[in-house]
Amino acid sequence: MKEYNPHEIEPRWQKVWEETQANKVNEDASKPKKYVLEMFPYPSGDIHMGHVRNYTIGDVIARYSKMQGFDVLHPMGWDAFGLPAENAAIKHNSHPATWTYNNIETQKASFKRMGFSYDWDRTVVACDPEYYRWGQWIFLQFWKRGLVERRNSPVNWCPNCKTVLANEQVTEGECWRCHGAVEKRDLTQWYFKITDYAQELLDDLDQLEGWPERVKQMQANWIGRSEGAEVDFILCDKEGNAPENPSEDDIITVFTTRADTLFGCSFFVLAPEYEGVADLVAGTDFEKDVMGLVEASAKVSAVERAQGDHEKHGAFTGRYVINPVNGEKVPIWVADYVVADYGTGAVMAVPCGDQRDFEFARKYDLPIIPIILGKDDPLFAELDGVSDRKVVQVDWENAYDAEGILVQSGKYTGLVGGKHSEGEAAIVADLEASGRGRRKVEYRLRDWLISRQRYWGNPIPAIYCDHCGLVPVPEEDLPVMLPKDIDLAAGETLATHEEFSKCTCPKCGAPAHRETDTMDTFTCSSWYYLRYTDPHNTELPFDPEKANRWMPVDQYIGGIEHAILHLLYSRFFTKVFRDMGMLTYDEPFSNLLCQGMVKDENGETMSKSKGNVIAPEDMIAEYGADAVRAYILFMAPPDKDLLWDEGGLAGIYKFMNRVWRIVYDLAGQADENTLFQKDASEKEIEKAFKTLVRERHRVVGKVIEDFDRNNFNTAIAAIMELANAASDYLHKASADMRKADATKTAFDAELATVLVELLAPIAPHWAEELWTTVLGHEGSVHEQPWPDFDPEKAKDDEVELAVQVNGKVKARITVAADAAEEAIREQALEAVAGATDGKTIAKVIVIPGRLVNIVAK
RNA sequence: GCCGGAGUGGCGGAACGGCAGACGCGGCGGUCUCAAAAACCGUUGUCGAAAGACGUGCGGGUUCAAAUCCCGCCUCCGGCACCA
Repeated sequence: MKEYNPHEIEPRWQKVWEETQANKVNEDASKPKKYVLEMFPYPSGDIHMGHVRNYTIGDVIARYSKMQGFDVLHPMGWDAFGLPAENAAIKHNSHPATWTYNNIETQKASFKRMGFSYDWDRTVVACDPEYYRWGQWIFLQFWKRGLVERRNSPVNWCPNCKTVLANEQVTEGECWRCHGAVEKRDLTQWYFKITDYAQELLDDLDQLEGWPERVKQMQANWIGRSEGAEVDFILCDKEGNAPENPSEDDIITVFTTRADTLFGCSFFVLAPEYEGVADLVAGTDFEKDVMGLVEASAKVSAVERAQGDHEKHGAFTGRYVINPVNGEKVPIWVADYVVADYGTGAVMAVPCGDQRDFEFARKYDLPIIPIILGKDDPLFAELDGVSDRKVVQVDWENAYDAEGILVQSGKYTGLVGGKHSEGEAAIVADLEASGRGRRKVEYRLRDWLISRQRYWGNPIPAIYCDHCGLVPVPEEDLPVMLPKDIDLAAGETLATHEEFSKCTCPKCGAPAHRETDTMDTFTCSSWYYLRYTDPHNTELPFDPEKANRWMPVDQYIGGIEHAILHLLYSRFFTKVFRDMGMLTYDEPFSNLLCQGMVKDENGETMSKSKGNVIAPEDMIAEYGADAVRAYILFMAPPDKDLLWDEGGLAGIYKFMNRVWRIVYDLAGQADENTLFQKDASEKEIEKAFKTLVRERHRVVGKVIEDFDRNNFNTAIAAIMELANAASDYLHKASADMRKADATKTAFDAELATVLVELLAPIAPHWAEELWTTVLGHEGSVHEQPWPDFDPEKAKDDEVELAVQVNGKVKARITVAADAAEEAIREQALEAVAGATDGKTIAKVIVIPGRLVNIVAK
């Protein structure tokens, strides 16, 4: 017998697979397709255990699917544009491309050492002009469809990364990449109008049955749909008089979900960034205070805003608006607790029903008028049914924001108030009738800011011409090539790179200059899965026919950190391609698996600074790739965090060795006494054999069930049970004894085959070696059909049942598998006669194959 | 604050409402060995000598039967957050 030596067999088989193009995609239309995809990596150095986990899961699914008879697409590529490459280039005085391509080679070599079954002919590298030209093409199509906008607005600016960021890339006021504090700036930038798809992106979450609930929830929260109404307030002049014939300029509109509380509006608030604040107070006594507040709040960083204690600051403008429901004059304040870019940036304040307004009213001593009360409120008896204003101040601790009864609310008094209440509906209906309000749905989702002031990205294909204005680069001129000669260390940028920025206007031919911003790297990752379906196309980003055959991705695997970012953007791109007629699907990823993190033995995240990183290469060097793969699948369900435990890895390595010896023994090639220990009695041998045959069928069924639900840990546990049954049998029955019995000889061969096939997706090199060298089969194990099983043979002819008395197990009985209920009942009653002595049997519940419960009193 | 998810032996984790703890790690005892490693066998929830009792975060409930379903809490993890 040859010892199991992963270091010898793994490189050997990797070479063979490469030579035989074992992982090439077949494009065999006679088979059902399966697209298995793992999120492509960013090439920052070598791979870590998180990658190993992510890609092992994908590889097992891909290999298993292939054996199940699917035509499998399982590609890999690199998300290769981005800031780390640029930073590394500046640090080492080299070029981002050098760093990027070196890392790609390193990672690719590691992937091959892990035995991942990618078709390398389909590799997509995002910084390759053959790829990014299509990113530019897509940009132009979006532009044609009105989905591209260049506009000025307050944006997130990361001073550290020296670029703007999308909303999705700011977490608690920090940059997603460098974790530095983000600032607000007013800049003109490029946007993709993802908000045009807000409703559909929300609605179609329902289609995604194969997605984790938490990811769908996160996206729904991010989109943040809110139903309410816009209400128009009329602005009084500086003397406080309402205009007789108000024009559009005299209207300030608010968005509210609580129009039912309009009668409790005791002040009105504008965000400091609200356009026109300066005009409101220009030349008045209030100008100084108000503009001071505006300046002060502009200085507050996004981090402070996000993490601060939310102390509210405000200033009165000296101006008033008219409340449309009761004609009341309401003072206008400017306050930093109003979000400028949500709704209209102006809100009606109802301190009795909104905690923020309440706190503000307390601080600045503004009226808190009770207009909605719970029935158990002490004030309710006094105000129930009172429609005119009677009480104008309360001494509550907090606002009342639950459902209640409207009081002091004119004709609406007595109606139920609250979100989506009858009171709200009645008031909005009247506002609509009088033209002072309208139904409105707001979203938290903002348009996607896609321009970046960085070099290492995909150039935005746009030209500025003094005569023609903003002009798209004609499609035939694509790609706009990123210039190679750039001295980043010396501070050169695309904007200062004259050769790049200078051009002629495609419309009029006059001298013009290019846009020098590049696109967010997330634009690259929003469609790479489509390029894989047709990676060498030179006419289009992909052939719709090919994409429609392979799409949607049947199983997508990646980290939870993309729950919003990449997964939302990709859904958006897919919907646009569908509307362009290039895709027939609404959603790109049918099933999503978010793998848990790999942590150290204390549950801490692995990081270089903590010095607790386990390098995949070290583990491969010690135990081989197959053991690492099996270990990572076995130690935890895929969506849970995995705590690294080398003892567990050693255990799996032991298991691989054990099955290795079992297969040798079953193949009749074991050394003397490898497993065999003693001739057991014929009865014992027959029993062990019967059990083993049963296990062979049961376990194959169980592994299929588990693989189909991505329960790799229990699938491996089941294979271990089969190995245990085989081991028990082989200890008892000698090779000679088995050879003398044709049934047993045949079963030995069958079992060896099944064991190797079951483990093939998990330990591909191990399986291939045993398949060819030991079992002597032709071809690759990975080309074999998945083993079959007979559920009938998985059943025992006798079963043990637990016998309970009042739910407590008191005895066990063995009955024939097909025993009649009446017979089981009798046997059970007899078995627990002692425990039921002197009691009345009230009921006997027989659950065939499981237990008997006797209710005795 | 709002929205998700999770709490099971010493540890990782199993359990269509039906024998809690599969499988593995670790521990203990043994076989082999001069010895050790490897390999193999047995054992291992807690208390108890045993019979037995108790056990799935806490408190209730439904059920013949609850880790699982319902109600009310606690703790931890994740997301969002001054979004009107």
